[in-house]
Amino acid sequence: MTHESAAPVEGLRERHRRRTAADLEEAALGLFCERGFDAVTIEDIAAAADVSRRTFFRYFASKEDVILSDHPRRLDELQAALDRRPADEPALTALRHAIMSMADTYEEEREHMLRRFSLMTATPALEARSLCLQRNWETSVTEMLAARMGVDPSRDLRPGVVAATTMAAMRVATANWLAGGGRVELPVIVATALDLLDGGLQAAASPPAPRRRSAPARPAPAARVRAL
Amino acid sequence: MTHESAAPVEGLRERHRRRTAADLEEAALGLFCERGFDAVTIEDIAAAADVSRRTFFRYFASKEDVILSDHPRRLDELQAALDRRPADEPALTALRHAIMSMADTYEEEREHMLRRFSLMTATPALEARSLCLQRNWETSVTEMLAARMGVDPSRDLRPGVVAATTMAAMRVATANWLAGGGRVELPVIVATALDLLDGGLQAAASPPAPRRRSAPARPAPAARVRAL
DNA sequence: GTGCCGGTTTGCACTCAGTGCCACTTTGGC
DNA sequence: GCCAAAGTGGCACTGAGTGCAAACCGGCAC
Repeated sequence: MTHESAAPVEGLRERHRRRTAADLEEAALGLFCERGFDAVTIEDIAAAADVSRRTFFRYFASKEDVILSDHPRRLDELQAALDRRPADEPALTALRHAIMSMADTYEEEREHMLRRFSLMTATPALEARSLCLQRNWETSVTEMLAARMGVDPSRDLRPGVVAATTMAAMRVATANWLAGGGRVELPVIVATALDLLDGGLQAAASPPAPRRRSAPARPAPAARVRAL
Repeated sequence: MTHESAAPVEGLRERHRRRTAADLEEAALGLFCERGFDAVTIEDIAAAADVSRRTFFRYFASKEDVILSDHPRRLDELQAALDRRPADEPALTALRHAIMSMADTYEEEREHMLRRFSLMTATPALEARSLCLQRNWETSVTEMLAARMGVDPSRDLRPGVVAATTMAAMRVATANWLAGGGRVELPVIVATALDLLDGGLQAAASPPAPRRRSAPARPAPAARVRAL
């Protein structure tokens, strides 16, 4: 094919813009990991990307946003994944598939994601902003679920609860992924967490031991992060 | 009784300190509600409480903290409520009771809480900080649940998932409470949300209509916020 | 009452995030 | 080549948050 569909020419201007954004992002991530988020000023980042302080703010609204700039894009992907599911599929199943495809994406970018997550858990400001963005996802997901279920999300608690708890499970799973250094595949952890949720909390929390698939007393060392 | 137990004399100094903190909090809440969080400077708050800007920071670490200063105390109360439950009670039941007693507390402070929540939802900075503090609760609750269940929370996903999803349900419930202007009692909404969660999401999300207690086509107008 | 100790307040100066404004340069279309 | 639009850089400004040192005051011993 001789031409792209949505990018007629992709002029020098646009290319330069992307380049600068990528430079800033890379410079910031490097400096943050090296010295810690709070010990890096925007001046430092701008200098490392050969750009002025003022220009930094033309690309990112805040220091936090350099790390979290992909959130809107990821929400779009999540929505797209949800929209791709057949309309007659149960809402929860569709959501589960969408979440799992997001987990797959994270696993593919493994190293990058692990670096970012570890930065976030170490930096209250980043964590706060990230949680806020995740809550925005929740709102969108709630509306999509409500549409699928044919109910009004402001009257019916169900879409909101399903969205919020599912994403909470995803959050716990990624935290566990990070804590284990990414040695267990994220999709496996996420699937486990979602299973716990779907089975009802009662079943998950009450007995001293769940069903550890008729496990021996000492679980296999390679799978020590998994619960089921 | 002639004397208090933990406050031997409660000197003038201590009283003055409490007074100043309360003044700052009240002044801040008033100004925020009047003009919006972002349009109020710390200078303004300090002036309204007859105190210097510098002194404000001796009482609160940030502008957000004036509104969220009670979070640590509430976590203590939650922990205390959880500790009061019998040790042999299932972890989920104990957590549910603790959460419900927190919901009761919120309902008692109704007006104050509704003002605060509406401020938070209107102010990204406040929402972000609040979510971050709630995530801290999650960590504590996770550890308490893990202790009750006799498992290691870093190896077993269950305590984390139970804690995170339960608190997510609480969050959705309070948002719904606020959206309804507090006309439905918070404990009722929270109980509904927790029921949804305990019953398993599958049961909650799949059928076009749940069990609307063999409801008529048009639900009763007085209870329109409730789902079950 | 006097005087001292230690906690409290305050003003000052400083760093840094974030924003508005304007002049200057570069790019892409003609 | 020329022009409009987009991008960049410098400057100045507000406001959050912190360190420091001087002034202040409640509690206590004498």
